[in-house]
Amino acid sequence: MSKRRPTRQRTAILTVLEEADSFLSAQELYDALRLKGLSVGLTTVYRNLQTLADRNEVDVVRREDGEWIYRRCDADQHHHHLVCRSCGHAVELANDELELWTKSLARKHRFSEVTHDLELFGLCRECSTSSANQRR
Amino acid sequence: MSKRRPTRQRTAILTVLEEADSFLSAQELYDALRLKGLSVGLTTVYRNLQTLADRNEVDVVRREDGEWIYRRCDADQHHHHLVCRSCGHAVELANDELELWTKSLARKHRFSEVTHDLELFGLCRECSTSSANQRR
DNA sequence: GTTAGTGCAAATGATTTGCAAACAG
DNA sequence: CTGTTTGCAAATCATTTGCACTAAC
Repeated sequence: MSKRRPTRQRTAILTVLEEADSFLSAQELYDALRLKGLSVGLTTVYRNLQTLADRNEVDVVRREDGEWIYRRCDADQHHHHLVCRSCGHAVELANDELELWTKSLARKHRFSEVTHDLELFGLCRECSTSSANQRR
Repeated sequence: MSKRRPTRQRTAILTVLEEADSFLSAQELYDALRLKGLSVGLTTVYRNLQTLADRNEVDVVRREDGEWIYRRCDADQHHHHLVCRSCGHAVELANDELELWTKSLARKHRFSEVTHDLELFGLCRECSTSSANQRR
C-alpha cells in the first residue's frame, strides 16, 4: 500500500467531507469546493473519493438516479442507510436480522458469495416540510 | 394510455424475454436478438424495455456494475431477488418483515415517502462450479 | 531526484433524443 | 390516411484514462 501525501487538494476534500453530514456526489463535492474557494480538479475529486472508498474511509451508496454518493464514515461494520433523496441527510441503520436472513437464503438456494445492498431513500422531515433545499 | 401495436420487433423482444428465465440488460437482449436472427435496433430495445417496465410487465434491477437488467414478470406484488451475478439466473423473494421494518424506521426517523431497494447478488450453484458461463 | 498527485482534454459506455422514413389499424 | 414505431446518428452525462506537469519527501 502506498503512502498518502497530504496535499492542498486532499486536505480540502477531507475538510468538506467532514463538515457535510450528508451524502454528496463527486460533482456536488466539486461544487462545494469551488464555493469555498478551494477549487480542485474534478478528476482529483473522483480519484480521492475512490481511494477513500477503497480504504473504507467513506460510505458509498448509489442514489436512485444512479449517481454514487459518499459520506465520511468511521464505523467499519457493515451497515445500511436511510438517506434523504432531497438533501442527502442520512441515518445509519444496523440490521442483524437482515444479515442472517441473507445467509439463510444463500444456503437455501445454494448461492455462494452473496452480497446484499439495501439503501432506503425518503424525504427527511425538513425536506418534506419545505420544498426548498432540493438537491436538483 | 396509448394502444400498443404488435410489431415484428416487439414480438421478438417479448419472445426472447419469455424464453430467458434470467435477467438481461438491454445490450444483452440486443445481442440475443441478433443471434436469433431477429435483429432489432438498440434504440428500440431500450424503448420497449422502458415501456414494459412502466407497465410493470418486467422486473427491473440495477446490477452491481450499474447496468439495468430486466426480466419478464407477472407478480404484481412488491418483491426482491437473489440474482446470479454471472448468468443472471434469479430467485424471487418475498419479505414482509423487511416491509414492516422499513415502515417503522420511516416513522421513527420522521422520513416520508420511503422506498427501499434490496437486491441480493451471488453466484448460483451452476456458476460457482464451472467458471464458464461468465457474463463478462 | 523519485515517486505520488494533479488536471486538462479526450475517451468510455450505457442510455436518451431528434428526426425522417416505415408500418399498423 | 393518421398516429405509432422504428432506427440511425448525434447528444448526454457521470465517470475514467492518457499524459505532461507539479509538488512531497
